Amino acid sequence: MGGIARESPEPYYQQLARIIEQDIRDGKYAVGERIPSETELCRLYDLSRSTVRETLRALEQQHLVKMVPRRGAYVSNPRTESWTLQVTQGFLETQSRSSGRAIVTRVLRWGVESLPELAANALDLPVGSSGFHLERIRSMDGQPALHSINWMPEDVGSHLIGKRVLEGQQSLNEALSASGLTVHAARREVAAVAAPREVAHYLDLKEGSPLLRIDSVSRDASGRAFDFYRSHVRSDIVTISVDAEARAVP
Amino acid sequence: MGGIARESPEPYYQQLARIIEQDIRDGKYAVGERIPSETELCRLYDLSRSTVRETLRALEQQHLVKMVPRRGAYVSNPRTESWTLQVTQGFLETQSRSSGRAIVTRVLRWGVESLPELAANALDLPVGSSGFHLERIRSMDGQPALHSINWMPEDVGSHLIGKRVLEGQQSLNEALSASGLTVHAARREVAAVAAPREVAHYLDLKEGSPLLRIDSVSRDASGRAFDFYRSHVRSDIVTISVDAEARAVP
DNA sequence: GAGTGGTCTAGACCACCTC
DNA sequence: AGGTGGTCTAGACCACTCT
Repeated sequence: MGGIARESPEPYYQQLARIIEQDIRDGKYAVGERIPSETELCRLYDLSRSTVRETLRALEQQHLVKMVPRRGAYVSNPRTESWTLQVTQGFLETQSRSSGRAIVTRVLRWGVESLPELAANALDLPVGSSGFHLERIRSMDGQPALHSINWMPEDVGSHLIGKRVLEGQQSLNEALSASGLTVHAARREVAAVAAPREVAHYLDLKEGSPLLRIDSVSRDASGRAFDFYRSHVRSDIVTISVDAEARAVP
Repeated sequence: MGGIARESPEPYYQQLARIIEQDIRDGKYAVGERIPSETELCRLYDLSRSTVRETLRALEQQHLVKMVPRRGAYVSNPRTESWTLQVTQGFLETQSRSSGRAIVTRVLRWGVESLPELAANALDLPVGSSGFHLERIRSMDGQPALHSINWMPEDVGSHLIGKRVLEGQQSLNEALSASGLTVHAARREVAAVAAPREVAHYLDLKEGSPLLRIDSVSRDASGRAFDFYRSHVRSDIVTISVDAEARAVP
């Protein structure tokens, strides 16, 4: 049984979260079953209760377990592993840190070329304008889960050249934020479609399989559309969720 | 200066959260300004650091402050940090007013019966509990576009009896609001699925056609889940969009 | 009554940031 | 160098749940 690596730089509570996450995936704890109590985990891994609670907080935030007051922490449905549609962030930014699954981004193509009509319209540019495109595939645990093409006005795209995002090592959102472009408003449309041939090929699917298609336009504070993408997602691999919350107004 | 009421049953960390929240509202700390450090708050209110951190966690979860590693907690800027998701109003209810299209709701079934496991789990009720269900089809311009089943705790459903919603003449959201139940938080999961037979039948589709499946849990201010639904949508007929906007708050 | 999580204390060491 | 939050320990008391 893997214990806590005391000499590792990784915080204990994260190590424990990984361990429990793996146990859940391995079916050591069934869905709906209670995982060991906080005190039990303290004993098992020789950790203090604060640390264990930090772990449980993290697991709950990932929707992997659900804490029930005075009864324990229960395993949620593991398929509910989700990429949250973070509204303030990009739609599909990697949640690689929180979920223990390996997420790999592969860049297929990027560069400047004439924008397809769909993209030009979304970006409020004249049809026929040229722009920057970035085509990527994201895989989870080696399975291709998502294909996307972003289109940007040429000047926006030029900020990306030389950045790690073009090697799949950085999120587009991070790269654009570094250039001062933050999302102020966004509109996303979601549809279920039969997989188009080329996308089916990339996602390792039969043509015609159901896919989630997400079209997104992001605007900055001045209202300028600076990023449009069309993304096809295998929702059998990735759960797409939208969390909404009313908030207290200061 | 209001301190911590030691004899109050209200947890200290909540009391402190209220105090800081009030200070922010009163403008004691400006937007973007740093609030006192954790150790400073410990001194000011004579609390231990764990308690103060619990407070800050709560405030961050309400998006009132933003914690920056090793720099402090900053009052959130409502312009950039707070977003209104139109999804709070119900994914599927806004369309009627905006588009001039004729929307007809047909109620197939409603009543009290044992909840399916999926619904019981979503509503945080024991498996096997009974609950209220409401199955509906919505058509646009005569074309069936959406099939949904809502499940609610029995006491919530009982508020609906005699209401026009059960004749398809009122939105569920309206009916529940009238009973004082408003959506405070919601989580929705979106997937593309092949149409199940029964749904395909209702939506006038071939079995296996791509459909959008939306699962939704709504919670009130106390965090209680009061409505769960699973909905299948013909996204070729209905556009499903998520709009996010920075709130313009002076 | 035993077990659980909720809350709380009073310390500690560290990496990192700002000065 | 001093301050900050990140992490961690080793306890404690309580209200509630389960049996």
